[in-house]
Amino acid sequence: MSEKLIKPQTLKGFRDFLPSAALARERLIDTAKRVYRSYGYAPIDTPALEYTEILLGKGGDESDKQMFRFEDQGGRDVAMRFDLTVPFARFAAQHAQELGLPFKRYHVGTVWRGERPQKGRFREFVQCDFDTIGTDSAASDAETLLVIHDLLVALGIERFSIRVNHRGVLNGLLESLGVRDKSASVLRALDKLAKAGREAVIKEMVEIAGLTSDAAESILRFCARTGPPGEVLSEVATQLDGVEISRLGIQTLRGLFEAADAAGVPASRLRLDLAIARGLDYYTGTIYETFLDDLPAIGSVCSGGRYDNLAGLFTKLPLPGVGASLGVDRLLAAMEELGLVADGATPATVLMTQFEPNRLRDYIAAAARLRGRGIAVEVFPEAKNVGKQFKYADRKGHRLVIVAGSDEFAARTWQIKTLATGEQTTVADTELVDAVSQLLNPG
RNA sequence: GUGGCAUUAGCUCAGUUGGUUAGAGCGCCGGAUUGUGAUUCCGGAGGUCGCGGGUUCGAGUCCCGUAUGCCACCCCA
Repeated sequence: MSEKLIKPQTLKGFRDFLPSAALARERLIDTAKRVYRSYGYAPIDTPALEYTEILLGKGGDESDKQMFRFEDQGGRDVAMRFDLTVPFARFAAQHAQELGLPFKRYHVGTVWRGERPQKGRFREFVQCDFDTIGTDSAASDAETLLVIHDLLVALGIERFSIRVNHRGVLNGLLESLGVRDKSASVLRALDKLAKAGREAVIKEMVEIAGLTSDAAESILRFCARTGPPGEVLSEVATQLDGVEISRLGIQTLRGLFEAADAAGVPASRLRLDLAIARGLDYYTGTIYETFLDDLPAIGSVCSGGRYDNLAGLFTKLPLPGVGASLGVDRLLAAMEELGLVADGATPATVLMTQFEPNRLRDYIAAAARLRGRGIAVEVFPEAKNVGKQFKYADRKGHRLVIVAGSDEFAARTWQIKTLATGEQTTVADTELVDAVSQLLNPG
C-alpha cells in the first residue's frame, strides 16, 4: 500500500467535537430543553434544506450572501437554513390549522452561514430557539425575557446582562424627526454606539445615513439615556407623546420590566438599551440581546425579538411571533474560555474492571444491576492489568472503580475505589448497588 | 467580502545575521509494578517545519501564491 493518504481535515468554520466538548454541548442543550419545557414550549423539527425562495430575502442582504445555496439532484434551487426562525415561520404557515394558536415551540438545530470565522463564530453552529406564534400579546414578549433569564441561570451563568429595546420606540423617534425613511442606515450606525463611541456614530449618521448633525445629535441624546428603566421610559413617553407607533413599544417595554420584577429577576441583569437596534431585518418590535459580563467581546449568546410580519410572507393568516435563540456553540466557546466547562470524556460514572477473564459474566451481571438503578457503568473490555484499567478510568473521568478478583469472589464481596480521594472500601455483593449509589450521591 | 497577525511533534511553544543529524515541557506508548490511577524513576514512539512555487552553493529562517486559525471591519448565535 503506497497510495497517498488523504489529509484528514474539516472545512473552514466547521468543527469536530471530541467527547469532552460533545458532552458539554449535550448537557447544555439538555438544560435548555428542560427550561423551555417548563414554560410549555413543545419540540418540533424541520429540514436542514429548504427551497431557496423560502429563505431568500428574509434576513436581509447579508444573510442572502452568506447562504449555502446549490442545485439539488433534481434541479431544484435549494439552500441550507441560516437560522431556525425563518423555517419556523414557514412551518407555522404550513401547519397553523393543525397546531392551534397560539403555538409555542422549541427547536434545537444546526444552522449554516458562510461568513468569516472567528472565536465563537463558525460556519456551522447549533441554535436552541424558542418562539410563540399566533399572538401579539405583550405577555409573550415578557415571557420571552423570563425564559432567557431562566435559561442562563440554569446553565450556571451568573453574570450576564439582557439588553432590551423596541423597534417601535426607535422608529417613532425617527418619525418625529422626519427621517423614518433612513431607518435602516441610521439604526445600523446607532448600534455601534457602545463599540465605536459617540463621535464615530454621529459621523456615520451624517456621512452615510445623510442626517443633519442636529438630527444625529438628538438621536444620540435620546438613546444614550441611562437610569432606572421606569424613569427613562417616562421621559421617552413624554418626548414621543404624539407619536403613535412608539406608544405600543413603550407600553410593551414597561410590561417587560414589570414581569421581570414579578418573577424575581434581579434588576442588575436587565437593561433598557435604546441603542440596540440590530437583529435580522424581520424584527418589528421587542429586541433582546444577552451578553456575558465576563466576556462581552464574544457577542450576544442569546438574541431574539418580535417579528409580526415574517409568516405573512407565507400565509394570509395573521401569525405574529416572538422568541429568541440561544447560540449553543458561541456560549460553549465562551464558557470554555472562562474555564466553566468541566472536562471528562465519558458519561459513565463507574468503571467495572475486568480482572479474572473467566468471571466476565459476574462483572456483566453486577454492571447490569447498577444500570438498573440508573447508574452509568462501563465494563472494561479486556482483562489487562488493573493498573492500566485504573489509568483508563482516571483519564476518562470515571468517579468510581470497582474491582473483584479471586479473593473477593471467594468472599462474595467487591472493592470500590473513589478516584478523587483514593479511598477504597469492601462491600458485600448484596450491598453493591446501595454502596455505589451512596458513594455517588452522599446524603 | 476588506485589511492585519500567525502556522515547527497529539497540545503549548523555543529555534541565533540563511549553514551538518530541528529541540523542550506536557501528553501518548512500554517498563519498574499480570491486585490499584492521579505522585516517583527508566525507556520508547511521534516532525515531508501547513501546502505549492521562487531566490540561493545551501531555506524552518528570505520572497510570492494558497489553505487554515486568530484579530479588526462588516454582520451576527
